[in-house]
Amino acid sequence: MGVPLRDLLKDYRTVTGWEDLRGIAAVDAFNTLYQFLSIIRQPDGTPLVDGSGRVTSHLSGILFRNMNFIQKGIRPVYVYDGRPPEFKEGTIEERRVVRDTAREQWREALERGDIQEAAKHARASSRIDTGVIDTSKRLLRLMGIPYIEAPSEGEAQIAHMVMQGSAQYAVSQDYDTLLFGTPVLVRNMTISGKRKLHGRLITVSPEKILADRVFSGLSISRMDLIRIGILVGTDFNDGVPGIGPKLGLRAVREGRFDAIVSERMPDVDVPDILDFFEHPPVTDDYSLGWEEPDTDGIISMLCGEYAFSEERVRKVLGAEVTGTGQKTLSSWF
DNA sequence: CTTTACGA
DNA sequence: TCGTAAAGG
Repeated sequence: MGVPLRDLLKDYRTVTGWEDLRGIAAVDAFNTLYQFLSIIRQPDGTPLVDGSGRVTSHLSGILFRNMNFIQKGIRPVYVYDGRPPEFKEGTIEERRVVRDTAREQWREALERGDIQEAAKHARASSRIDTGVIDTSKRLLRLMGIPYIEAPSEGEAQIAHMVMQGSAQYAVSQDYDTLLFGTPVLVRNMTISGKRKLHGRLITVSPEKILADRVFSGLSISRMDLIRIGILVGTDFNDGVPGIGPKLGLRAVREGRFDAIVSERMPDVDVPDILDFFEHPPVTDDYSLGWEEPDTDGIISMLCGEYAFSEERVRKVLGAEVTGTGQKTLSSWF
């Protein structure tokens, strides 16, 4: 989900080449995992699974994407969500119901033989459980890629790391990191550059959003963007019906935020949410280090436990080690 | 999503 | 070589 500010920010996206993305990337782990789990599926919605039925879609995504990142000189650090704030409980429960419903609709569509409908519901039924979290961390560790646990929202921690200069940019498909204060957000960090949209195959490239350009272009402050987010809806509150990005921007510019909040959002703890976006729980208690991928360990895990093809795994790992030096991980040190 | 296979 | 379809687990 994420805060629906796409229409407001669409003029501030700039296509970026991979060369500009060299450096440390603070990646929203949950956002990435959800993407992999929902998209890496067969036409009828069945995810990749091993012989025991354990889902492996996320492992495939992590392996191939990160080997590509490494090759391009990108050093990713994955940031996992910690404990969500109290006021997120409603959203969490809402999403659980949506997932469970989708799972049932997936089954029903399959019985009808409606493949397209089945795939749609399958995607919506995706859930990041502890198995997904644990196996993703294990694979990242074997790949020599660091990950950290955020005290609360991963997106807040990512924004903090970019603000501190510990990372060059935030990676997420959602815009929430901008509310949390990241100076730079990069979306569409995808290698293949292709995506199905309305049945058509379109080209997608990494796009960069610079917070300062957004603020100066719209003549608003970061706090104003947070206020607009609250009016249109965030992970922590429902938006006001009838107020989208356009009206939200106008309302905040005209100083009507407080009035709308008191009139239309009587049950929302707006001061706490504002404060959470402005001063979220974050930590500086981490250290980042990248190491050479443990080829044997990765093969042992993916091929030995999760039925990956050893030929494919060796190939993607070998391409990295075989380089002439410039593209290898060791060239970072 | 990313890789791989395959026909133009 | 390129573009599209299918596979991967």
